[in-house]
Amino acid sequence: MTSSRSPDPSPGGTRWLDAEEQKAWRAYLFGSQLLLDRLDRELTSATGISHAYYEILVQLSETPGRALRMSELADRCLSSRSRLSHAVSRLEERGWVRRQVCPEDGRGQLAVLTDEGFAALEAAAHVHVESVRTHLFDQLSPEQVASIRDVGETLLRHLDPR
Amino acid sequence: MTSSRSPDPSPGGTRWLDAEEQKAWRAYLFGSQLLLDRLDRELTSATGISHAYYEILVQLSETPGRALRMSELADRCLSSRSRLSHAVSRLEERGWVRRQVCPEDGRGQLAVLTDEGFAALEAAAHVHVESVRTHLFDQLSPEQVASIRDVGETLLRHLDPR
DNA sequence: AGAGCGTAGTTGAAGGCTTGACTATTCCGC
DNA sequence: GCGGAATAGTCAAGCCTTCAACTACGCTCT
Repeated sequence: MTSSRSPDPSPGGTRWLDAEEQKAWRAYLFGSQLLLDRLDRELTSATGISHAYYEILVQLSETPGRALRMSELADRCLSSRSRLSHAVSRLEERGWVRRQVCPEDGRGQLAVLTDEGFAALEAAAHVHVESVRTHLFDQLSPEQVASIRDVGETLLRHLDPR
Repeated sequence: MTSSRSPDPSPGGTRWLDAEEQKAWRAYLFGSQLLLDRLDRELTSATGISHAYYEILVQLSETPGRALRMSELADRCLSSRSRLSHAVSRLEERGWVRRQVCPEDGRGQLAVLTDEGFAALEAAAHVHVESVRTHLFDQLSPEQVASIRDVGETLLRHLDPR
């Protein structure tokens, strides 16, 4: 019910979506859900690493020293502190990440990527990148690629103005 | 690690993303995650209905008779059968949906939207549509709206060719 | 009619995520 | 330095999702 009623003229009333807006919204919503779902499934079934965990490993691997404060890591992964804390515990059990007290701030913890973690990431990256190419870039024209970037950046500025 | 190495020339090797592709992919990924997250939070905190439940109610409300077979409903909501079955049970507890044996096929069940369910949906729709407008349509130009529809439909054709 | 197979849907256990409370540490103004 | 506010991170309870049985029904071939 992003509804089929006519636009509400009264100020303060809900600004309903017209038929074209609804089609755009539905296509965007279902398209991205389906894509994200598919990528997550392919990665998980091939490597045992969910996309959320993959993202954590990626962020660590791209940082000099392969270490980040827990909250910095949470921010970069669009994750809550609590969720990240749980996830790092599980990655620790697998031997891919190690916790370490932060030298500069005794309150803080560093999550450090281990060599095993880096190796696991490297293996997973092949699978994941291939999926992204198959299901996204192979489907889109250069103009479409430019526009998803443009829209993505627009939404980021609005929703996550660092 | 959608990585910074150079494109792999060997056939059969992973077709890595170049820098531009990575930026597009990251922007798309983070932008849609942030948007979907935000919409879900606003809807849930204002109405107690998660976006997943909202989708179920919408699909039922848009069907003549406000009733659908469980598997048809699952497909339309991009949900697994099991997940939908659990969700419908919870919606039943709230009195918003009712199960009914399917007349034509004794194996089947119909999920039927109750009047209370329809009323709850109507209330939630105001909140949700306002969020979608604020965080999506108010941010995008008409060209950008056209392109999210175009990309969405392209991905749908590839990932969900009914 | 009945055996066998496929389809529809449910269930329960296991594990992940969210919320909110809690501990520990640091920062800041006096 | 010292007391209070702020920050970092963890933990427990409850809900949601997934996976793998499992039940029930219908269809077809004999």
